[in-house]
Amino acid sequence: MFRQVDSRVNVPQLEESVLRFWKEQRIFHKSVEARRGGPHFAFYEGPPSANGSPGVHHVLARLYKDVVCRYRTMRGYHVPRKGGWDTHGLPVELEVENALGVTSKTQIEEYGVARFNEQCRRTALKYIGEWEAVTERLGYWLDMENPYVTMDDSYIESCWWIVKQLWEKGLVYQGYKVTPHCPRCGTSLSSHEVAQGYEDVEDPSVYVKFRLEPTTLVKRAEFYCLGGPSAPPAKPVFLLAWTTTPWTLPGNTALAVAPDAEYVVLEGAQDFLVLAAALVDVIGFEGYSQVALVPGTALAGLQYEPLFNPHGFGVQRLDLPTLRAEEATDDLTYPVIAAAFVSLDEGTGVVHVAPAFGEVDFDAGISSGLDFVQPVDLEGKVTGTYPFAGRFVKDADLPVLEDLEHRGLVYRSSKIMHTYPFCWRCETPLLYYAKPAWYIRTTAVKEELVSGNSEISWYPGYIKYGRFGDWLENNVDWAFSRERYWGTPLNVWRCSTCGECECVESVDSLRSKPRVSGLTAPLDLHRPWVDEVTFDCPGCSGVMKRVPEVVDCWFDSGAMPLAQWHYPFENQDEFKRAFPADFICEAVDQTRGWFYSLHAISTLLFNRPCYRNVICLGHVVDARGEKMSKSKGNVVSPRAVLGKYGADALRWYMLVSTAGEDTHRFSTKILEETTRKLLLTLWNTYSFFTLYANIDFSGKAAQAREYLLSPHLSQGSVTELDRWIISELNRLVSDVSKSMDSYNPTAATRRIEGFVDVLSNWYVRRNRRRFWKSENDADKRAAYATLYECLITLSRLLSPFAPFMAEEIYQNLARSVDPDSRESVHLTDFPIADESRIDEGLNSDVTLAMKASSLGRAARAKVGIKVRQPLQEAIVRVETESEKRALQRLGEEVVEEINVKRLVVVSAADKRGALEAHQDMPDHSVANDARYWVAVCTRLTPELLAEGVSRELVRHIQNMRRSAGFDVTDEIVTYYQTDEPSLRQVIDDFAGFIKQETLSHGLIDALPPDGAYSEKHLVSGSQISLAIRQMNADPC
RNA sequence: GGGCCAUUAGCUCAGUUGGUUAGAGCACGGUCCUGAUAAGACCGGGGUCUGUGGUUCGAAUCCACAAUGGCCCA
Repeated sequence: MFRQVDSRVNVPQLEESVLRFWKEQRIFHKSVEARRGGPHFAFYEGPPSANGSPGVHHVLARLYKDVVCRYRTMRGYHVPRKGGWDTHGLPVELEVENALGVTSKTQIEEYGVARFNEQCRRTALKYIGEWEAVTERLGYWLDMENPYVTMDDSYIESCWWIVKQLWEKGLVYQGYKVTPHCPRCGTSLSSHEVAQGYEDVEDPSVYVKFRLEPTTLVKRAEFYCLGGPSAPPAKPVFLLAWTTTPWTLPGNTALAVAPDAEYVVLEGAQDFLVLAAALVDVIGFEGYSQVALVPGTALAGLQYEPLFNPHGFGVQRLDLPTLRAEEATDDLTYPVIAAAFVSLDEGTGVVHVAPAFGEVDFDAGISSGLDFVQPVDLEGKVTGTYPFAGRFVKDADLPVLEDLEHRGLVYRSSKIMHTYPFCWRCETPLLYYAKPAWYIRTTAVKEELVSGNSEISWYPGYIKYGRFGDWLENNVDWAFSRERYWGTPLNVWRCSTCGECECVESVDSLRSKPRVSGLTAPLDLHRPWVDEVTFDCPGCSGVMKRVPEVVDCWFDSGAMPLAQWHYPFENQDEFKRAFPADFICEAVDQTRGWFYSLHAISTLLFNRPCYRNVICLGHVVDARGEKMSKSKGNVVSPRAVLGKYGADALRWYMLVSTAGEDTHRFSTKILEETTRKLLLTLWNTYSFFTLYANIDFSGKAAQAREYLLSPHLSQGSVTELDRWIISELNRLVSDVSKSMDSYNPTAATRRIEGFVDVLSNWYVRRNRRRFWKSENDADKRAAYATLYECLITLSRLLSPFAPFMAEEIYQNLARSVDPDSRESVHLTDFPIADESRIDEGLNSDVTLAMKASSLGRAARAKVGIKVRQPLQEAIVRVETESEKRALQRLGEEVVEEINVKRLVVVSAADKRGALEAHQDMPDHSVANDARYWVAVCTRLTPELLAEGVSRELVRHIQNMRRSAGFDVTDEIVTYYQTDEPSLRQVIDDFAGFIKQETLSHGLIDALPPDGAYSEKHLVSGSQISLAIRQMNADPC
């Protein structure tokens, strides 16, 4: 009939065989194809980068993706799941740099970009085998046979097409981006890398004097006191600014003041000094006295003389934001500007601004139209003809200071300890350096980004107008170029003669350019090959060459809705069918990563969002709440966990233990606990069913089909508990569907766990006898049909969450009996609740019976009377009449559960005397909670005691059967010997009961024969020897 | 420095729109039950619901501030 199910199970081994079944029968493929023609549910796989091992933190997102896609499939949707791999970017380059032992761009170019990129290509998918293995073992159904790969030429070509669209709309431009730059490695660092390299160091702390241009002062009434209404001040007036990086001073093009702050003018013997009033005492000024107090707004708009006029040192002065070179002039002045970023916590309240050397400075340069002066090259060396030209910037600090001191422009100079970033690889101090970069003008569609977001459903909802919404509100243009090697090459060609730029949209278009050369066969769109492609400039006689940058790999991944299909060059229908996505899911760090790049590209191209529902998951940390990292050695290997506990255990644990958006603490201890709670309980219920079904239906397949597959047997059952568990089952189905429709697997799995608990610990516990009794009547058939329906429905309900165990149960229980069953549980439909079978009244009635039983057991426990000892009566007091009727109806369950002869139910409305009279009786024990009371009568009559003894004997014999290793169906003969007449009397009186309960044919007062299993016991204070032997062991 | 999230028993977590005595599982001690269950039931110890203010007849829940931790950005 059914395959025998051991109550102990080797889960990993079981799962391996399920995996083989899926693979051999191509169940995943069938599950997708079977729904072709149904409504389309578009899913986008956010591509992981396979250049590192998958960790258990990667498992979380893959699990959620799988659960939602499996659920939708079973709800009739066609859900293709195309895999994808992210292959470009700095992490891959760094891995190769490490392998080659190189650390700078110069070294890479010496090694050769062609060889370097070849290594990158190989490294990008280094761990793909491991990723595929973990993905498969986890049960994440994903098409990994036809994945999109961001380094494929077809993928790159789609990216090109997108850039071209934006280019045509005028949304691509070249500007400057300030990045942390390592002058030794010749490369920018990501913020993550910068964060690794902060150190405390000693740097100069210098107060520098900037001379205000006298004629601008004359026009301001606030400064008349320094000279007169029409005369310039008698002594030079200086703004005092503070810096720890004197080498940046040649790049100074403005001074910033706080408009709301008060500034003082101090008069000394030789000069006037201006600084924030709040900082005068902090710094200390001997020989100076205050002569005026002016608001910051009075300083804004003044002009001052540069410390170093760039034109005097052979350095260009550019205009912001146009970056056009300015004319050389001897009487150059720079402006004082008002700015919000000026702090009065340190310094002088006057901030030196060098747009070439800081993001804040650069932004101020853009917004205030400052000059841009860059006197330092990418190797960190001072350019031009300064006295300190050619030096590394940090080595220029001292000569710069000496130069200024010589000119009387330093008020004070000392040293300070502060935190400064260094390159994590080579410990070179980082420079914040404005570099040319290509931008996408996302700010042009900011309103569309925001309004598009309003159409997206976020799970959890607070991300929508929180982290993501804020990010959109504060949108800045996307600096999407990188001065690197391994990435999608930026498809812009520039004329080396006239500087005209052209964006190329495709390979064909490139091929058709006038006098194109350098195209290789086979084609490789990566550097350096693509760099060699040149063609004639359409505007002049020059040659068009590709610009050196590659594209930010976030652009790659954000392009996947199009590029995974090589749209628009191929697969137009596939693209349209899967756009926009119904569902995506990644961890919360993607709000500014993939979630944004998808949204930005889609909005720029189509002015609409490209995903409708997005689950945003929390991170996985270790059991102590610390981030998993290789250096801490606390990274959990998914393969180890999967091998030891199995995929269902890992899946269930991750789903049930923590809500998706919360930080997941990973603890194998809790994982084990969770496994026991759900999977083992379910397994034992399943094992119980097969045990008895095999006894009853052995060799009777037709009968099994008739009994198990006839819904009317469970529907028409007169047994309250059958109706109840079916009612609970349908309510469960309804609740789980609702949770899954709102993308909440945690709520769904917690709900299932609750059901499995009551199924096992109330339904099966209360109905055991119906399965093992010998009569083959309607009552037994209803019990089988009911439990069978529960298990089959559970297997379908569980299949998105615990797909392996669901498959095992389904294969064994459904496939073996039901000729109409599907080949796999994953090809079935998700259960739909039959609302007509939900009886909420019955549900709460049974809950009440459980409550009464629980209180009854508590009342017994108070006086230490074993449940095995029958008692005369229990009195339950409930609140309402309907509760009273409910308990009267379900009284039999309570009576058996707490082992009393009679149950009396009273309600609050009944004459209270009845209860209180009992309470006053000394032979009652009472337990209560806020709403209910249960009193049990503790008076033990000789009859009750005798019955208790008989049950004690039964229990001993049952335990012996098990110890002796007998089958539950084995018939036996029982022998006993005792000197106690009262025990003999009980055995005589209850012989029928004892024989029936223990399947004993004989109950013999004699020495057992050789080979019988025997034990001595103390029953009711007296010694008794018991022995049992199997009937069929004796060939009589 | 800014933003978001979290903080409830030793541990992991529930706790709907504010409303009886704040719950569950694990762990611990005790008792019991068992013809599916290495399971289960009952009792017990264990809580200033992170803190401080405020709103309210009433706050774990709403508001403000703070602390700690995590994440994202500067």
